[in-house]
Amino acid sequence: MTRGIRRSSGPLDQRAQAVLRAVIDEYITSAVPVGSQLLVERYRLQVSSATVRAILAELEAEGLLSHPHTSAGRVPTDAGYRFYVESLMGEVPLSAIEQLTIRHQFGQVEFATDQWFRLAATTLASATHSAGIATPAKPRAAQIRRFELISIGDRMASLIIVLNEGTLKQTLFALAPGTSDADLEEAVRRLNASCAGRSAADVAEHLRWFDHAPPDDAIFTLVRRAGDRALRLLREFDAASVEQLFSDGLLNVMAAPEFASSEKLRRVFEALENRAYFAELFDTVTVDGGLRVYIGRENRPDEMADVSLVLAPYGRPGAAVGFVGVLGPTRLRYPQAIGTVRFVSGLMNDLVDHLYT
Amino acid sequence: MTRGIRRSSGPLDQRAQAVLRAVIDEYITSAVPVGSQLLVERYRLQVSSATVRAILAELEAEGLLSHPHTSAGRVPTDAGYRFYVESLMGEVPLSAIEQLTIRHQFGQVEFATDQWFRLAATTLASATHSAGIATPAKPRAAQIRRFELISIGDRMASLIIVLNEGTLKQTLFALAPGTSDADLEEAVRRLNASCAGRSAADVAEHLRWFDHAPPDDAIFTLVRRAGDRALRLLREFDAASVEQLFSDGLLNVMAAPEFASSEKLRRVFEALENRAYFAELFDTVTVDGGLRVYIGRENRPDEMADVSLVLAPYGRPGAAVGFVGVLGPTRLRYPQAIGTVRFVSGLMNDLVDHLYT
DNA sequence: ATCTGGCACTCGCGGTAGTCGAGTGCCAAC
DNA sequence: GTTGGCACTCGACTACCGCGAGTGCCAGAT
Repeated sequence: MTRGIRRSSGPLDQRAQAVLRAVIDEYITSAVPVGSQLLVERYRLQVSSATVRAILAELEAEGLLSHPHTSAGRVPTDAGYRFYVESLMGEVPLSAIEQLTIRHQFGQVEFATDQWFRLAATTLASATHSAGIATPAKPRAAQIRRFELISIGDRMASLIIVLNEGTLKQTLFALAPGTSDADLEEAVRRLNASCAGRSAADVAEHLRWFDHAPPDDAIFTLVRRAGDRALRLLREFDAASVEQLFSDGLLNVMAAPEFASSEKLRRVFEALENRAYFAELFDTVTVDGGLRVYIGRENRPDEMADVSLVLAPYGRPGAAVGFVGVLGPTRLRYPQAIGTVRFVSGLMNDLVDHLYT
Repeated sequence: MTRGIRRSSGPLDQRAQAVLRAVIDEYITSAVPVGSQLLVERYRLQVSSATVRAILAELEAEGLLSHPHTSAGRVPTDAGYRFYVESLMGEVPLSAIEQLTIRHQFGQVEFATDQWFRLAATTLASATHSAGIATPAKPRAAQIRRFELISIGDRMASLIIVLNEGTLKQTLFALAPGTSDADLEEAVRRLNASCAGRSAADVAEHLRWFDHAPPDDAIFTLVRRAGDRALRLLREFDAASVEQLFSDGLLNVMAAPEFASSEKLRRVFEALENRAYFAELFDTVTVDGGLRVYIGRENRPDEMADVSLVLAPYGRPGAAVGFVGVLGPTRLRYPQAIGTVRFVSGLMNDLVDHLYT
């Protein structure tokens, strides 16, 4: 996990760690390179600034801090943040009052499953003053409860698939001329008879049976075509989890001084628009299931080099999994961000759990 | 419509109009204040730069152009753009090849009604190199086709409302302990018996009848509670058209030089996040139904002072209406933007029409 | 051995001054 | 009414300079 940081000399002594922590705490709030003088004054270190300078030099040699230029203060490196997150900082849980507020907001949409993840993103954004991101919980293997076919006008129908947990999928469907409502009903009856209660993969198998139906039987044709369309829809559904990635509060990130130039900002936006990286992340996070932090260049796409990501899965590993997280400058308030993400992912967990018990 | 522009002297003569047009054409592509010299060289005006200067001064007096400072070139005012849009420019239709590409893309999602408006926004963004915005077509008065109640676990159910054109609404629903599937079926049967085929308002009326049911009858209670929830959902549905406003390609707007400062940009983002203004616009656009252009300060919220909006409704006036549009700097390529919006709104019209015939 | 005070050095930042040139407005002549 | 000429304006760019925060190093104190 520590990705080859700290290759030289012995472990940092207590004092060096305290200084590192002070530097990062300070930089996170001020966004200004921090110097030895200020550290001594503000953090009650019981040594002189000269000593602190020596320690800073040491930390820099370790690759935990860096220097914008000779006569400037120190700035944490990605490795520095990494060490901070893993060993130095204390996670700050959300305050009781904030927890209450958030619970209340979720109470408002308790029954609107499709709103949960949006609210999660919004909540995370406003609680951390960064961008919040979230995806809906996607069932691992969709199971079909039932089909419905509803006519619209003369030549169209709406094909509805009811999945487990009451999730719905819907698509339009062109009808052959002269198809009656009775035909539709009969087609649905057969479709349900052979597919209801099965998984998508199973359904694919069972529908193959209809392929050999006599081509002149209108109802069989209808069933087959509906089945084909349903399968296509289910395949899309499988692929489309990241597609629904919802983000909120990007404005908060824009406000950070490091993004004033608007060029870096654009790159971040591009990364967010191109979901590929997130798709990849989600895959890896699922594996061991905990909250994860990705700092600056640890994110492989260059566009993400200046931001950090705190990401946590929620849901039931075997059944349905989604993600919530926070995205902000590498100079993120990690203790709060992590505490908040942990809280919200827990909340989402409870909501999903409720669906399965 | 011309909003009190041009209060002084007579109408602009041909030559002045040609110059105005040249200035705006030039400024739209270069984003740099344009001077008399350049106009003469690049636009083959058959007069000297001194003459052009006189004309420019005249146009400025009319309020159509302005001067960043004494020794700079001219920049169009909002009024100037307005005149340009209404009298000067030629609308540029989308090229045949682009039309084909777009049609093809829409063909891909022909049956996924809920994707249409997103694709519209994306298409508009990439075709105009600005931001594209779109809302789904919202039925004026939702009509209920049918209810469904599906149990999830022991204590939850999913309540589904099928609306006209196959639109779906879904919500969770907590069950009283011991409710059997048979109870659910019976409740749905009664619900459908009294409500199917009615409008939301009608349904509200009919459900009142259940209020006087004996409180100890489990099924009646179930029906009443389901009905209440359905009504709440329908009310939300009525309010939630702008809520689904989808935008794409904001990156394109970010790239414009006038937004390099990132401060103006933030304000635009804020305006987009706060949907109030759009809600208002949509109301007024519906009334007379054509494509409309809103230039700079013509948009009342200050945040929108630096951007223009090209907006067009689509759908069937009596039945379902949505919006598509383009948002960019006031220095928008109006001829192309308007042509593109017109094309896409036409396309969306056809799609919706297909649903109703 | 380690810490400390002192000191020379570095270098970005902010302000001032000077130059350049695109563009203007005006005017006298055509 | 149009044109060439001309003085003028003013932002953009460059160069320069002084300030000061911050560093690294060293010799002496603890």
